[in-house]
Amino acid sequence: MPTAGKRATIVEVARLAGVSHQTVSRYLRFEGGLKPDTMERVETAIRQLDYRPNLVARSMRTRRTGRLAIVIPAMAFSPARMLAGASAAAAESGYMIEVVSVGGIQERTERLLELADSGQVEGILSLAPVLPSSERRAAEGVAVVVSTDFDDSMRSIGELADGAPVAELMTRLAEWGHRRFYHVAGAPEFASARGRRQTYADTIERLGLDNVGVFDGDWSGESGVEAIRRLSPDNLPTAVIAANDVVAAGVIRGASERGLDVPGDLSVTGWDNQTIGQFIQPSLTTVDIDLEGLGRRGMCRLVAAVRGEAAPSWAAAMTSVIWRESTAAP
Amino acid sequence: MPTAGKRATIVEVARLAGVSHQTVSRYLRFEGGLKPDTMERVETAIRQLDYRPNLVARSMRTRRTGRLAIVIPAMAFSPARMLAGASAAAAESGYMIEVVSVGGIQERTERLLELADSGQVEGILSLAPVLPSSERRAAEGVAVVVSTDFDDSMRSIGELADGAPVAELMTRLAEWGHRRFYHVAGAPEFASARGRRQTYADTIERLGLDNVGVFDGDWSGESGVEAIRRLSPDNLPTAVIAANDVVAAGVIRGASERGLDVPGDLSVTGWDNQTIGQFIQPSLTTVDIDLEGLGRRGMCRLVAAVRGEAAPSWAAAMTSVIWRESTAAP
DNA sequence: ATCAGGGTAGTGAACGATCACTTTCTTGTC
DNA sequence: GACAAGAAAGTGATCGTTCACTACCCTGAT
Repeated sequence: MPTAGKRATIVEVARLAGVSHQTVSRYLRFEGGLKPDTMERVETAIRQLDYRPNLVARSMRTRRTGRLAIVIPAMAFSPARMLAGASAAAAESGYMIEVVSVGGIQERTERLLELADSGQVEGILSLAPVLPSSERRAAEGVAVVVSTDFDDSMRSIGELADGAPVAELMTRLAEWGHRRFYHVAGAPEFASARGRRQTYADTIERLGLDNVGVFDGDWSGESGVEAIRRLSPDNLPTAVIAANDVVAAGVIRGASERGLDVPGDLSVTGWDNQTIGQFIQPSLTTVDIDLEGLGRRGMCRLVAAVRGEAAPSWAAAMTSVIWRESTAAP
Repeated sequence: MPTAGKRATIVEVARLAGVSHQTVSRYLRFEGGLKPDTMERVETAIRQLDYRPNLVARSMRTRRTGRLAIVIPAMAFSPARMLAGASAAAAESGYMIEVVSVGGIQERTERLLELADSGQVEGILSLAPVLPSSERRAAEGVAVVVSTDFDDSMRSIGELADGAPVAELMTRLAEWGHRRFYHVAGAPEFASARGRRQTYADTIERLGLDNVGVFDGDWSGESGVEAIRRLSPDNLPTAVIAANDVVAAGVIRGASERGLDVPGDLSVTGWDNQTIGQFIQPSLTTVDIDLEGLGRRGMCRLVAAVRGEAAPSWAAAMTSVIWRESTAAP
């Protein structure tokens, strides 16, 4: 039985099977062209010694590590689910994942470059914005895919930056009779926040609605409360598009501070479809994002890049609006 | 200047510096005992060639990979923040982190064993429960630390399993005059859920309170709603200890379905201090957990285990109760 | 001048796999 | 039976480090 202390090597397997180490290597890499008889002998030897290839040695020779890295932002909540998707996709493609979580964009970019240089990974998927300078390195053999945002040179557009659901929300609300809109934006360094803000402005224009204003928020609940406090009483909106669910909750709280009923006086929409939003009162109209799917997409893009294949394309939408109690006709 | 195509090796550095490769190796490993003159020559050569040690080759020889793995549950929300803490701690100790995210406990355990066997990592930190059978492998050279839960043989007690704040919540509520308590528990495979439940029962006993019942929930908001629906009208509690914030939100919704006011008729407490809980109405009394700190602790335990040092111990509490609007005197 | 002994540096062999060749075995055809 | 050609298996080098020795160099005491 397997000696617990030390792993068997390919040579020992070969000796036991009465073949050369190269034959075992061939067997391991499914090269085919082995006689059934030999194959079986190797197989038994492997099982008998509980042999597993030493991946370090293998990757030393092949110069491929079979490992990718994911860079996630330190605080946002989305990454957990995106990570899950990305991680699963990587595993399916036979890669291991390394996760690096870093706070500031500056630090993050540095860490990313360091990682790219280390030769430890074949590709890097960043779920958080990085400085455009990092692209320089992409040529040097390590693929880099930045997923959540588009980098400032507009090379690739991240799916999260898609503000389209804002238009969907506003269109429906306008159909219900809403005319006076207000937007509480997220932190502007996020392309997703910029995208939503842009779509908001475009939709106001396109549908000929009244823009009560855009509040420069920072994704926080406080910014939602504050946004409502700031409103002058003679210029109140009937609908608020909040940057995310937490902000929306802040908006609702701010509204009740001022004696405004949601959705009676004010319709409020969030973004992210946080679990809890379904249970609070009023339950939150929100935009559901397929975060696992996004993570998976990003990872598939990366794997394709690493393997030099064409980037896959998807048709399916990754977002859908969920209508709940926080929105109604004005 | 560095040829972008290929990394320089230690031998090339040695040639350029006019020394042997071994001398360069010594320099790299801070062995000391080099003449200042030699040292400088090596240094310049390294800089000139933009040399970096090939970590794969190194770990092949040393048989140490400098890498740890973290296993996280597929869905829970806590891991993101715990991961951040753990990841930072690992980086500080000079380790890289591999993340594996798996759903079921069965699959997770399998994946963990596979990982332990692969020789790719020196240690594994699991932030999710695994089957006790995985312990078998710990002896084989790969350290395994399970953090969120304690394993069923009670070897190590995870910090999240600490139900003490339940006692704190109940004691205060009792001081305010609450007598009739109700508990909506989390999924029983989590030691944290079992811990809270146990502490609930103990505290009922200790303070001589009325236990209206314990509802077998599953961490979901629905289970909170359902828990309240199930209550018979002539046996209503005045305080509900919910397993987490989402459950608490469900409980509040269920209460309002039955015309019960929170906190007027019913005090409700959550757990996790989700950001949004501060803004919903009523804002949620909850237990704040230092998840980053927990992740960090787990990782430090793992690093200590890998290095064969004694496990570090901490004194500081990792949880604190935050009192908000959802609780009041009955 | 010799020798001991510490401080420096060099040499060649691992580590465990794959790669590029070479060799041996089969098979089919004339 | 001889031969060619393809299939199957073997041989030795190689990837870039570190490890375990060995060799050299200097200094100071005998």
